[in-house]
Amino acid sequence: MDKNLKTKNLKDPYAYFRPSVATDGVVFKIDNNELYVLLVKRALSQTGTTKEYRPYKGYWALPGGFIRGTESAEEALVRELKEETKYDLNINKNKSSIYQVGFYSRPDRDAWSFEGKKKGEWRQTMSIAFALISQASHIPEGGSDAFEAKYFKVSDILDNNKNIFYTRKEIKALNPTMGKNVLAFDHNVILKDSIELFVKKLALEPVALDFCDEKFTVGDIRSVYESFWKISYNIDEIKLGNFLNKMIKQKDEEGNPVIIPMANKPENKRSQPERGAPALLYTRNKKAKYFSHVMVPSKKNK
Amino acid sequence: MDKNLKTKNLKDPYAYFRPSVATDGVVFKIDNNELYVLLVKRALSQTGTTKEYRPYKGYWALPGGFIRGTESAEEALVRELKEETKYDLNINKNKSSIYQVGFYSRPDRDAWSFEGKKKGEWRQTMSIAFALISQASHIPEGGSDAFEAKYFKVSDILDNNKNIFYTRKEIKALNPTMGKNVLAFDHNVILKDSIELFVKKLALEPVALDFCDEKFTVGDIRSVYESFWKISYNIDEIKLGNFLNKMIKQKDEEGNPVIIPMANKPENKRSQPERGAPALLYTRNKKAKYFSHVMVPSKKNK
DNA sequence: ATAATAGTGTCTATCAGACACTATCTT
DNA sequence: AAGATAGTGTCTGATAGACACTATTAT
Repeated sequence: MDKNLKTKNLKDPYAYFRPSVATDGVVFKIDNNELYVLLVKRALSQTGTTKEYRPYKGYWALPGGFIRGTESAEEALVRELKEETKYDLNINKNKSSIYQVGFYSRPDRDAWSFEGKKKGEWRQTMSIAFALISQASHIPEGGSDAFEAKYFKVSDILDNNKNIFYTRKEIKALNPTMGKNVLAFDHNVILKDSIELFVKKLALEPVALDFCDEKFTVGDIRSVYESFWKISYNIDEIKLGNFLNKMIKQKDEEGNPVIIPMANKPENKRSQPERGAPALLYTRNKKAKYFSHVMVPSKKNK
Repeated sequence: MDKNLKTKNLKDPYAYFRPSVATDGVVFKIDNNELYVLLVKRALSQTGTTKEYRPYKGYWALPGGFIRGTESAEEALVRELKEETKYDLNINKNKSSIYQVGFYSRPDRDAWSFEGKKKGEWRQTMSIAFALISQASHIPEGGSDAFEAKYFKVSDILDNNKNIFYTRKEIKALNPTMGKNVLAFDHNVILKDSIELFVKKLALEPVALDFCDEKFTVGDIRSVYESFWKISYNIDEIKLGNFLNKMIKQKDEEGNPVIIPMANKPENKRSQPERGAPALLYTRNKKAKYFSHVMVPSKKNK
C-alpha cells in the first residue's frame, strides 16, 4: 500500500466525477455529570501545497480529515484523531464503540466547492461522521500541524446566549457576520445528529457503559443518562432509587444480567469524593447488546 | 450547474486522493405478507467509455450508481432509481422516508480498486446506502441501459438452500466458484444492514405506515411487522387481538393518537379478498415521530 | 448532628400478553 | 353452517414511577 497517494495528482482514465471525502469524529466524554465534545482549532496558516485553499481557518471544528487511498473511513479517522488530538482509539476501547452518524454530501455544505466553475474542475467535499466515546481521563494535545485540541461542554456550544469559541477580535478577523458558537462547515449539525444518535442508543443498548471505566457504579451510569437527558429533554435529575431498581434488573437477549455486581465487600466499593455512602462496583456483561427494558425519561408519553 | 462533469477528466490541483463515491438504494415493499427488495441485473455489455472496467457484469445488484458533481447522495439516488428501475421517488411519498443505512468504504469491497497499483492511479469505490419504502403497487421496469429490474422475496435471498438469481449456465459464465444468491459487491451485507435498521425503526417509530397506502387497516400494519419479524426473529404470526389493542392505543410525543380511525361506517371499511369481516380504515397522524409503546416481539426478554 | 449519596421496599396505576368471546363477511 | 378475519373484553403477572425509609460515609 502506497501512502504517497495523498500527494500525487490523480489521472482518472475512467472519467467519472470524484468528490473529496473526509471523515469527522464526534468524540464525547462525560466528566462530572457534564457532556463534553472534542474539538480542534483549524490552523490559521499552514505549510504545504494546500495552504491557500484551506477553508474555515481559525474556526473550531470536529477533528477529522480527508480519507486517503487504501484506507477505510474508520482507519482514516483513527489516523486523524491521533494526528490532530493525540487521541489513540485503539489503545482505549475495542473498535466496536465507533458509531456511524451520517453521510453529509450536499454540494453547498462547503463553500469551497463553488470556487471553481470550470468544466472538469468542480470540487465537492463530502463527509462521513462517526461518534465515539472517550473516558473522562483523556487529556487532549494538539497535533503537530499547529492544531489546538480541547474538550468543550456541549451545553455551552448549544447555548446561543453564550459565546465560548472566539473573542471579539477573532470574530472580526474570521468573519464579522458570524453567529455564536459556530463551528466550521456543517459541524454544528453533525454534533446535533450525534447527540440524537446517542440518546436513541441509550434507550435500547448499554452504550452508557462505554463512557465508564471497567469497574463502575450505578451512579456512573446514571450520570451518563443525566448528561444526555439534560440536553435532549431538559431533565436534570433522574430519581436514583428507581434508576437503580431498573438498571440492576436489566437483562440481555439471553436473559443474563447486563451489569454484574461485585461481591459486597468494602474493597469492592468506591468512596464518594465528598459525603455519601461508598457505592458498590459493577462489571459489564460484554455479550449484552440490548436492554430488556427501554431507558426513557418518565412521563414523556401519555 | 454543469451536468457534463461526469464525462470530463479531473485535474486536481489540490493533490488529494479522491475516491469514487456511489450510492445504493435498498427499496423494500411488502406484498401479500412478504418482504420484497428491488434489484437490477447489471448489463453484460455496455456502451460508453467505462465499458471494460465495469465489474460484476451479469450479477444482480442493488440499484444505484456514482454520485455526480453538484449532486447530493440523495439526489443521485433519486436519479439512478429513475434511470435503472423507473422508480420515481418524488411522486411517491415525501422525501423523509429515505433512511441512511451506512457508508461502506473498506478498500477491498470492490476488487476493481486493486487493478492499478501505480502511484497516483489508485482507485477506490465507496458507497453510501439508503433504505427506502415503496408500495406494493410499484411495478418496476428496466432502464434504458439494458437494465433488468425486479422485486425479489427477501426470504428467498437469505435462504442458502435456494438458488434464485442465476442458472447453472450463468454461474459458469459469471464465476464458477460463486456462492448462492450472491449479489454484486457487498450488497448482501448492505441488504442485511437495511433489514436490521428497519427492525429497529419498527420498534420505535411508525415507519410501518410508510409501507401502507394513505388509508390502511390495522391488519396492513400487522402484515408489515409479520414480514420483518418472520425474517429477523423467525416469528410467523402476531396475535391479532393484542396487536390491535396495542396499536390503537399508540400515542405520539404530544399525546395524540398515531393512527386515526375513520368513522365507523360501511363505506370506511375495506372488504376482505376472501372471507372475513371488513376492516375499518385508519389514517395516519403525520406529525407522529415516535410510538409511546415499543413494538417488539413478545417473550423475547426474560 | 447534618448533609449527601447508596440502596431497599412498598404501593398503585398501567401495560403486555394469553385467551375467550362476539361480529361480520364469503363460500 | 363453516371458515376466516375484525374487533372487544377479561384476567394475570410484570413493570414504571412515586416515595418512604434505612445505611454508610464525611464534615
